[in-house]
Amino acid sequence: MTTATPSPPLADPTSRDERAALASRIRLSCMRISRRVRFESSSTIAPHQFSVLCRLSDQPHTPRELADIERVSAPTMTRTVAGLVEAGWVSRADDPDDGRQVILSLTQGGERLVHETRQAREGWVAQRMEGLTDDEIEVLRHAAVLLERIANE
Amino acid sequence: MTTATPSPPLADPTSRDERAALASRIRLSCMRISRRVRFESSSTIAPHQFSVLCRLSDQPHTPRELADIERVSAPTMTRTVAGLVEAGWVSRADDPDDGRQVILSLTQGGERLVHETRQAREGWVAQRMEGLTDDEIEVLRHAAVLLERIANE
DNA sequence: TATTGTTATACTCTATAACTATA
DNA sequence: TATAGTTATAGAGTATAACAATA
Repeated sequence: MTTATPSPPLADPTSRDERAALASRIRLSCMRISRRVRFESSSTIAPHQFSVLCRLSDQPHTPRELADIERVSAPTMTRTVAGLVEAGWVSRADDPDDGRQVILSLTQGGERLVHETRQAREGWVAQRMEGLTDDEIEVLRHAAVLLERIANE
Repeated sequence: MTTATPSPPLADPTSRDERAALASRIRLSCMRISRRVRFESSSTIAPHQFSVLCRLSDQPHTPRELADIERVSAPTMTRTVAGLVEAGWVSRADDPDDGRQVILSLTQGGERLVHETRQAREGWVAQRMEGLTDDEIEVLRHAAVLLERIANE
């Protein structure tokens, strides 16, 4: 596309290879941070269970909705939800308008668990950011916008 | 620690809360990017299998070493390795010095799979970086160093 | 006796198929 | 007839316990 650009840029324009190398570094860092946060921010709860609790912390959902969101089958979600209810983190309520449906919400204990787990995870990153200078924090502040764009695009 | 600092800084010094909020954004972005890369960079292979292939792409290992590295039990690694051997991605060789041990290496097909999967994953990120300006790339270049520090600390 | 690797067995998460109740 | 949810059943990944071969 830019092949026909008349004046060649003077300051190093990031080449295709350089961008690819940078993409590789960004990906590796993100995956490693993600992995370490999951493994090292304790929380005894299983990943698929916690993921459901996070969805319910936004708003109540039916099992069908959760199954679609989490990309699992309905029977799998039935089982997952049963475990969360038994553990006291999720409560069930009949839908007043549709007798087939069930409405799932977080209990107080469930909300507390989500809050505490999120705090622990943020703490893991925050702790490793403590050694950074204000300039470096500024770099991360700008980078956060870009990472969010990449994550959500 | 810095409570006794005599002259209050004029330009915004990142407060504790601001750093915590930034840590939260960084964590969320990294976990979402990691998740999407795993889900959307196809590769039919299961995560635990691919993880083992990556270890073997660095150097050969015994099942015992792989079990320790991957934090799974020896029988689980026996099963995982059996699947990888059956799929033609890993080959077994007797250790000449210790009759109890087995040395596992990648086959050519295994190396190809690792290479292709890594390329697909990098491509996912690279594609979403295409819209960035050179200035934004520069921000990410600086941020990559910091993310790597956080990931490996 | 300790270590490597495997086999035996059981539990959990996952899926598809079949069933019940409601719309 | 279609949809929400559950139950029945099976396959894959995981673990612990028990075993064989080697150090």
